Amino acid sequence: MGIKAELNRQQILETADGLFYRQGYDHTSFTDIADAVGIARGNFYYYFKTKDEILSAVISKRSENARQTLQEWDKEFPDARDRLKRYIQTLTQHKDAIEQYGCPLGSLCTEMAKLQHSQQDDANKLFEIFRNWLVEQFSLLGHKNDAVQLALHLQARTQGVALVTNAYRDQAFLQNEAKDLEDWVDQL
Amino acid sequence: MGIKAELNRQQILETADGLFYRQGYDHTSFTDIADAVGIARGNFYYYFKTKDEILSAVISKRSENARQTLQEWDKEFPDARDRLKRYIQTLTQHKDAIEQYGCPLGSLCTEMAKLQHSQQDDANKLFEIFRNWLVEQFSLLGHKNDAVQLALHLQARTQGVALVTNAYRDQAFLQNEAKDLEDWVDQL
DNA sequence: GTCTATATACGGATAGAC
DNA sequence: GTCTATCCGTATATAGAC
Repeated sequence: MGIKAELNRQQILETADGLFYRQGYDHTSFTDIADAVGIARGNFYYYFKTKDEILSAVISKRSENARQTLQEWDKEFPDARDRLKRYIQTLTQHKDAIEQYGCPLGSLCTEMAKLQHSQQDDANKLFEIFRNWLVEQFSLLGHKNDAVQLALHLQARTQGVALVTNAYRDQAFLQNEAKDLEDWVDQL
Repeated sequence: MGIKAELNRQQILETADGLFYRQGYDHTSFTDIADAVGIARGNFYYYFKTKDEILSAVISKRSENARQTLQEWDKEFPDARDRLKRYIQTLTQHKDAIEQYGCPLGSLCTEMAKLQHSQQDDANKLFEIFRNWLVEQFSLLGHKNDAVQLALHLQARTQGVALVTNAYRDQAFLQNEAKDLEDWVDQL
């Protein structure tokens, strides 16, 4: 594959990723993606043979990004408590997008479940990357026995905040809950 | 409208409601509903002229059901604390459905947001029925100043639990969180 | 690598016989 | 009230010229 093809492939992936997030996977057509990228619909199939293939590539890309982000946090914050706080701050960091479109991970998992899509498990594994990392952090803080429970709890809290913020278009609520969660981490 | 028409209309509504919940609104076709009810696709339009009209009727029906349920809880439980616990027990009550399909309200609001659907506000109002009722209960418990905040908090927690339970197919987590929430209500 | 043209299926929606 | 037949738009996907 040439350098130009690789560039276009990446561009298609990024565009598709954004559209899947904002419009949902099922509701996004090839035409939507092609128009946004600026290539012809027909040329599309040179890069991806099926829509599922694009989804697969998008999920892979998101997984890579997730792993890289978590690795960076590991390097940046020596204290597990600070890492957990950084995780929570993702909410405030993306508050505008969350208000409009919810959480990209959570809404994808929800949609895959409804569609009974074959890549439902792949989407959930993306979710698990964060969960496993959270388990690690809680373990480091001495919560050996209930690390999994705490990780799931935090993940559920953030998902709930994202969903409610999106439904009510209420950023103030997001800010309040983010603060509560940071306090909760402090008091662990 | 005759008695037979009214019966069929109700049957279509209930079937559509269930399919919208399990498959999502956008992903459910007239064919799906017609097949499930057992009537011809063409006959469908005798009852509902557009797909949006079915959605509108489904949301209205869900609203009525919600108001009725909350009214029953008000009668059954004189103590606001018991009412809040009953609300939380909805999670365990519907644990099988939540595991498979998530929360019918939350997932509908999420989908309406992605589709930028004209009835997004109507779906959110359904969400608000519960929020306003929760505000009332927290107010009755003496939390005049932070009743809204507490109501949103509880709603977000339940939504987060439903989403995560659905993604991980983990009923044990749902049970744990439901217990934690009941304890939280006790300690208010 | 990129384009146009097109095959094919399915979606919502309508018309009209019965 | 119920059915069949059909219109029309859009979706995925393919073929093949350039």
